[in-house]
Amino acid sequence: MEQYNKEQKEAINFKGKHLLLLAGAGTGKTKTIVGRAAHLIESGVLAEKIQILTFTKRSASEIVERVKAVIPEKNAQALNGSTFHSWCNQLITNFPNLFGAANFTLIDADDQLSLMKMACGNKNTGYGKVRIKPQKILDLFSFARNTRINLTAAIRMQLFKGKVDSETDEEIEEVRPVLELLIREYQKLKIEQKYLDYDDLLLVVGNRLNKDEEARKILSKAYEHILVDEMQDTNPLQWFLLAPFENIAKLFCVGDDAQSIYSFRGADFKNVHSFKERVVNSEIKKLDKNYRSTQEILDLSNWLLEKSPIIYNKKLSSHRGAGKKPVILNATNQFEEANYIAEKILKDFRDGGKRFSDFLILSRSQYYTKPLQAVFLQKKIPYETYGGRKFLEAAHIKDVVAIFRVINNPLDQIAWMRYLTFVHGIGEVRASNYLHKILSIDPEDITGDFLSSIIPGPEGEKIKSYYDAVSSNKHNVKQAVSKLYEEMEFDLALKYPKDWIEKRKGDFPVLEMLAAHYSTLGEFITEGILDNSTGLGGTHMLEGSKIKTTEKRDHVIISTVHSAKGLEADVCFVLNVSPKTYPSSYSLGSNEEIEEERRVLYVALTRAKNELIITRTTDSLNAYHSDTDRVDENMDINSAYFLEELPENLVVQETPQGGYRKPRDTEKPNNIDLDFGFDFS
DNA sequence: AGTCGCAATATTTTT
DNA sequence: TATTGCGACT
Repeated sequence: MEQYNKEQKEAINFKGKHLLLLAGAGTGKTKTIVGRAAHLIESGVLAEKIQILTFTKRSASEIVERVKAVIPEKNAQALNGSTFHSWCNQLITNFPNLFGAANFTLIDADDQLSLMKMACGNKNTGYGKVRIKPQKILDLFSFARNTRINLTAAIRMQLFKGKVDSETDEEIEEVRPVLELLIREYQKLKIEQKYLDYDDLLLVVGNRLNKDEEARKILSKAYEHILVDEMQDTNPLQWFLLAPFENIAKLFCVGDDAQSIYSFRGADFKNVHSFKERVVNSEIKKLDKNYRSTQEILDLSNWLLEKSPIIYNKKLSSHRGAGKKPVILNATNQFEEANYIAEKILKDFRDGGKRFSDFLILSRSQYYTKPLQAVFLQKKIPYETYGGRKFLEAAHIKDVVAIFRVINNPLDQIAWMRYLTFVHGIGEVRASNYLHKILSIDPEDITGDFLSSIIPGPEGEKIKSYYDAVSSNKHNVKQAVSKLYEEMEFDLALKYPKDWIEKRKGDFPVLEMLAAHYSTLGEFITEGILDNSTGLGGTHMLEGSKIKTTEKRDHVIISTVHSAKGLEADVCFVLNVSPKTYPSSYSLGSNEEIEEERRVLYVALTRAKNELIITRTTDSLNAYHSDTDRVDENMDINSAYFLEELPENLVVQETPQGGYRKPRDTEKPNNIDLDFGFDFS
């Protein structure tokens, strides 16, 4: 049975309408949400009328599992926990007549980019006039929709650093019409091919609920309580979605302004401060006893926050008392850093009685963990990465899924192109010719035979065999995967000669396993895109959703800070806390950006329970960075470095001893004239 | 003309 | 690691 303190109990038993619970790091935030859900169910609320909204599927399922562990499982069976996006997707599917988008195909970031490239490539959109990359246009458009601002304002924010002057206004007016055309084209392509992107999920539901009384009535019967985790990272679009529920359900929101790290997605932690004005009939409560970390770790975290110009009014004090001082490891390069970490883990594992799962390694970026992963592989330390490429985003998986997609939605041109060009001998040009023919007939008449009739030779036969493998097993998704894989295996191996056996082949049994949990092709495709799990490093598992782990192998977790929300570990390494990384040199535009970087570091530091080891390198891959992106040339990067004025008594400094050192050349190129020993005289 | 294979290159953060 | 560009091959 879980034990709760007084503040936690008050929140759990809250009797008013809406509540915002401000809960600092390690104060039992998740535990309290679990307690709240369990309390509601025990006091008679039907589990299916409670919706838990979280940031990742992982935390959603963790909460649901924990609730089930606390109360009799049958009462909690129908409890639903999901991300905002996945929830909207469920609503769209479950209420097809309400939202009118039930049979659309959800597209991922790659597909969005392909589509935007198509939009830019299409004639008379005037793309040539703006030298803005398609990805940048997508980011801008998404930012605008997530913050609910207009195009002009979004251009000002994203392309002109928010500057307000007549010169900027003129420049904005120059690009705005072109961007408008391109975005309209992008939207048109989406509708034509029945696609929804991530933002559409929220908008389709939000728009309908906000303007349709009838829709609100229907949903008011479905939900009584909405529990929102990580409230500080919700953006205006998510608020827009929640607003209609203010009158039809009770909101229980939990967050911490000091942990807001998603402003690039439109989140604004100040929303947390204005909660009471915004939501009528609401109250605010606080949790501030930290149960996670020792005081030394909190002292450092508190210090970091106090150095901020923003007042967070937060000083965590440890319920557990004193422990070890945080360590700063000064390594010269990334390999030394990686080796130090590997050796420490192995030593603690052998002599200290620790398990691998007692370690958590946090990085500002995915990219930076590559050398570490190499060292772990070499030293045979089992690990998993959080925050990498999604399983279903891997190229070889997308190849296979493309056939599912066209059968599920024959208008899906991106999938058709991938499908057709997968076959050896068919390139982009021939594929788009075939596609033209395919789209010109009634979707009902598309069959394997039709495909082989328009595509001559063995290529056509191959295309047909793939098509038939899936279409003849439409109602047995698992069977469809295994039949299709049988047909494709040879060509897949051919396409990925370098890493087929070692890396890719093993993904297909996993895909099959995953498929077994879905009864329709559409569900299979969509859920896969919504599920943010990685397939790197061995134990494949799609957490959160349907697939349970095959076997829970003890492993170290390597995560980006952004994906580490809610995680904690006995020993925590924070990688490369060097200038140009904390804050990131990409974020030197404004004070707001720098302060967000500070919060990123704060989130990282507060994950540690007993040991916090901060590493930094004097010479890392990130240490040299082109100055071209820098906005303010005069800004001295070191002046912004968060650990610059770190009081000595808060940490212990260390350097790796007798450790591995990668053979090194001189630090910088010397402009040596190459000498081939040839006399040209 | 269309497709393939090699080499170079550049990587914040996520649903 | 995935994408892009270029030269070569059918």
